[in-house]
Amino acid sequence: MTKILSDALITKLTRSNKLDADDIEAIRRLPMRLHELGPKETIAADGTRPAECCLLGEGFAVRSKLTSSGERQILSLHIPGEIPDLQSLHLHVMDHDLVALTPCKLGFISHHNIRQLNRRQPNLADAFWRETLIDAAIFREWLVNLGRRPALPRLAHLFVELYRRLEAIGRAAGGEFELPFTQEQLADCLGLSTVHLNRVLQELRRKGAVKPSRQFHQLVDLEFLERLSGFDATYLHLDPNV
Amino acid sequence: MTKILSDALITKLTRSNKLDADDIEAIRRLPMRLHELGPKETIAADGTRPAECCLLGEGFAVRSKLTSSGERQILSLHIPGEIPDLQSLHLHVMDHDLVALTPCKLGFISHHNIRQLNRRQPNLADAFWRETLIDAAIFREWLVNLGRRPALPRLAHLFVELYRRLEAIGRAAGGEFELPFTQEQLADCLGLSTVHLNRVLQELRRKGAVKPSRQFHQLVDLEFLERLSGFDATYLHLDPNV
DNA sequence: CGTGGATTTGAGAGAAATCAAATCATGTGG
DNA sequence: CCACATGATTTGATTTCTCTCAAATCCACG
Repeated sequence: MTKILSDALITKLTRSNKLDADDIEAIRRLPMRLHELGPKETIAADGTRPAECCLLGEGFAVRSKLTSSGERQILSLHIPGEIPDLQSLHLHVMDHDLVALTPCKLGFISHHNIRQLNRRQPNLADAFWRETLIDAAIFREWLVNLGRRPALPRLAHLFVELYRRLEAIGRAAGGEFELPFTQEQLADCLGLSTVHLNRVLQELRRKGAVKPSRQFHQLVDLEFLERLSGFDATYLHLDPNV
Repeated sequence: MTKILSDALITKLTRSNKLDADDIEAIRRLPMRLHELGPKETIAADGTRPAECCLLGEGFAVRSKLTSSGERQILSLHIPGEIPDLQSLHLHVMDHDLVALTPCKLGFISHHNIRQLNRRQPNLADAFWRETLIDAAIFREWLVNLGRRPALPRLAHLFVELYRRLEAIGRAAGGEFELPFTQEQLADCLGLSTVHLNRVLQELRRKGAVKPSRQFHQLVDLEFLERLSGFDATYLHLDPNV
């Protein structure tokens, strides 16, 4: 039942970490509480103290934060195989929201069990640690994106990042990938208004960098977008040696 | 000789982690190569593969990244007791620069020794992991700052954050703290132009939120700045229980 | 003193936000 | 199968914020 979950995790972890058979076996034995959530449902709320982490097996999730004036900033996008609130293992109070974007299959794993696993298999603990560090590396690149790139390359950069990450877990190829976001959500990722995001998106379409395709799928001219945004994939640390 | 370094680390770690006597003793015994660097000198360069981490014992450092068009975004500010490149333990290639901002006393600690320490004292490993997670929590708040706050509250937020962090290690009190940044560097933290930063800073002064004081020291009206920026300190996770 | 970096000022251009309305989908119930 | 409601996208007009460029001033330091 939870095979779909552990498989997603293993796919993700083995892509950017060196794991041995023991580690993988230990993951398979990790107890998980399977749970399904629909779009906009909150997985873990700002200010709460979760006792579990949440493995995303299927679907998309986002982490976001509200300003005191009620505006939303999306902090990160999460794809299958990730544990978006792994930080709650050591940061006990949530400092942001974790929300399902699409219908999600989730596996809740108790902090206790993860801690135990980490003590028994330090190699796996290092892999989890590394995952949280890659998470942070992506935050850094997003800081550059928000701070120093104009709207057009900013959006281009986001598209390329998402493509490369999905590609790494075998969910994107040939410049095509799933993009189940409304324009409002994209705007919230990029610190832009919806109206402006819409115009920028149109400009990418006009330039042929983004082609119309079936709903919530994006077909993009990767090379063009990479050039436009100055994309350098180092920060994704997809290679265990990087 | 390296006492100043380990002391700084212990002050910082014990502020937001629960360490026992063993852990502290182990830190004191950690071999460090003492090194001093001047302003603008690079500690660890983008694209390189460091074999050591760098403990900041005295001074200020920043992490930053250049866009393809040559603009700089500062990603984080670092104060004594922090290990700004701790991520290099598991992310082998630097995806940004680490640079001294003021004259710095640094302690270089080999990855090998840290790994060994982590295996022997899992409690300490967790503390280090937690430090990198707090680092990431600050990135998240900066994303909100860059994406959703106008220039005035954005600068206000930065001032409050820096104050609160310095206060936590006993280096700020009474609304006064060390601020050894040029306006250009502040602008690079906030994704603003120098000219605009200057005008915004003047506005804070006009409002009485920032008072003129001796060079590179800032005297601020904390309550005013917190209200202006909607500051909520949760994300700093200064309390080990948070 | 003079020099170079940092800060400040002014003027003008450009990017993005806001406001308001129209259009387009999509899904529902009659 | 159509009328309608709802949410998403698009368009237009205008305002606001921030950047750029260029020059002036300030200041620390040799």
